[in-house]
Amino acid sequence: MGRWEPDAESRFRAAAIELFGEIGYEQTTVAAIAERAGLTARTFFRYFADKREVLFHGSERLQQTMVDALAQAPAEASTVDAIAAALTKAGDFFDDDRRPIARLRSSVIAANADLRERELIKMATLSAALAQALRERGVGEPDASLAAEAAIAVFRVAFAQWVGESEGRSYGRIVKESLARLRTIVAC
Amino acid sequence: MGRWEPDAESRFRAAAIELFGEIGYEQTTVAAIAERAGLTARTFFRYFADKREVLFHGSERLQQTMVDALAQAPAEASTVDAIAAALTKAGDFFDDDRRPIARLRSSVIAANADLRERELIKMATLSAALAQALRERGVGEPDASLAAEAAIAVFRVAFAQWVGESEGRSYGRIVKESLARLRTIVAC
DNA sequence: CCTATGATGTCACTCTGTGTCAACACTATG
DNA sequence: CATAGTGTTGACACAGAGTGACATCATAGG
Repeated sequence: MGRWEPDAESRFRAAAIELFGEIGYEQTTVAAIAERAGLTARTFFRYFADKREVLFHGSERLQQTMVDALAQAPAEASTVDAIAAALTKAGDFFDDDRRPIARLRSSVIAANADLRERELIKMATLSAALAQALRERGVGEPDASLAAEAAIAVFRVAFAQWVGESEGRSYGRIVKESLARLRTIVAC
Repeated sequence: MGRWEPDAESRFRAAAIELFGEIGYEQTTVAAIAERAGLTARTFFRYFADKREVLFHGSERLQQTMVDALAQAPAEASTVDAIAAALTKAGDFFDDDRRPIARLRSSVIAANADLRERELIKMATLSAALAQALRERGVGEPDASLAAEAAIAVFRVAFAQWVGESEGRSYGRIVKESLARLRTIVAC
């Protein structure tokens, strides 16, 4: 069903990340993003609820992917193993060739308070979804919420390291190592 | 140094919480808040960085109070005891006669995504400050960050319960009980 | 009484975000 | 090939958030 120039949404995203990198998030107007994308500001707001959201495109899909991986883990798998499956599956979103864009995106978010707020609520939403998925596996409270929070903590740490390392370990490897560290820390 | 009608800031806060309760956060304009406070919208933005901030007045003082309590805990006190001191000291902000206003404020925040975002970043900032205070007590990483996150978790749970109970336990009592629960959960 | 100072008001302005309707491209159907 | 239908986009008007610049006013202190 593609009409006109296709991929309006991805053109918006590309134009936005370019401009944010060039002149900063606050200095970039939605009109400027739209102009670079060959569209209008009104159309921008048909694709994104607000200006911040253009930087958080994959979050719903990432969440759904991790929830699915958690649900499809073997019934006899422990809570930690199910969490590990979800964290590993998230690696589908973090190919090594996307690392430069991820790094740029991270630096833009780090530089702006509004964007940090938005990222926090995305993480909180993801945590709540994972906790719900754990409860549906029969994990009780507060274990489910605690495990979900721990999963988010590992995710943040691993993602930050993956973004920070220029040509280092893959996301999958970092997640494995971070999980192992958490296990030794938590082990009584 | 009081001139004009005093307490402009607290009048803004009172007018805002009233209007938010009456017609909702989004339907309330800054101009309406200012009118009820007997001032102008321009002056509102001299007291508050943005419209959301009017609901988060005490956060810096709360944070400073908790950090101070943490720093002043006996040097021989354990990490958990220092955290407990900070959480207990926070009770100075939660007198039982402020409970109705706290409840109204909480319901306003819960009903609006932008306000939930702002609350999340306030909690994250508080967590970072507590972790820093713990490191200054000689607690290493990742213990300091983990303990700070646990403290925030207890704070949120305790505050939510205190707000929810009409004429129930005091904040101090709830914090004590929540901490005891966390201890039994974490105990190996 | 007079003046320095700080708090407030006024005005003009940019930008975000929304509602509404017209114009348009494409698809399907006859 | 014509035409109706569907969904996308543009154009316009608009309300509200937030800011900068400057005027105005109340008061403290001499």
